[in-house]
Amino acid sequence: MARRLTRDFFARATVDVARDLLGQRLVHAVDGQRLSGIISEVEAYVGEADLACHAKAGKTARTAVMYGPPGLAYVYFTYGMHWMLNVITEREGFPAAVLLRGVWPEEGMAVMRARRGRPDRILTDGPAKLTQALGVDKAHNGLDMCAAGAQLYFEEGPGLPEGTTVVAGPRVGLGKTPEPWLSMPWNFRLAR
DNA sequence: GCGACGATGGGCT
DNA sequence: GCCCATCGTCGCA
Repeated sequence: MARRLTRDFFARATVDVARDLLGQRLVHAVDGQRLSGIISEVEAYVGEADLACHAKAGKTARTAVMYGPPGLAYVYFTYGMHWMLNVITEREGFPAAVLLRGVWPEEGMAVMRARRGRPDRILTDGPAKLTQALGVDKAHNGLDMCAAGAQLYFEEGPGLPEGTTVVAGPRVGLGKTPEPWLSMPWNFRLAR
């Protein structure tokens, strides 16, 4: 049984946590059924000063979880139909998180196919696709992904698969976010 | 293969 | 009333 990532992993600079999450495994285990994938794309959102971060407007009912301790799940709803999964980083009181934007599916493919109803190559290659495939929604908002009994958590993965490299680039979908935040290279992904 | 756009609802001004 | 940390479909090449 692989080791779970512990709270100290997330209690670090958000950009470092983001990069280090690549190659680790995201797991949702329900009733003994493991759904999992190797993390292939992430993004860092760092504090109220980061104008792309939801916490830019301060602490509200929606963003309260971002001010909690590292290791919590921050799940929010957007575009009228999509759930996004983030994990809180740094320290309690400082709002920062890593958005999970893509995984390479491993375990539970049959369930993921049934939930997505789409070809395998686009099962989990987007932030809303992976929450749909893994069955993550508002019920997971605020849950501790580092707690002993957590059903949604991270495991030590294989690291960077042979022949892959890490590519850093601007974050996706930020719309009218002003510079320099619009172009900060805080999106990290695995590429061949 | 690729660009345009509609769906759809909560959060904030 | 406007803005989304998006996805799927459609039209056209």
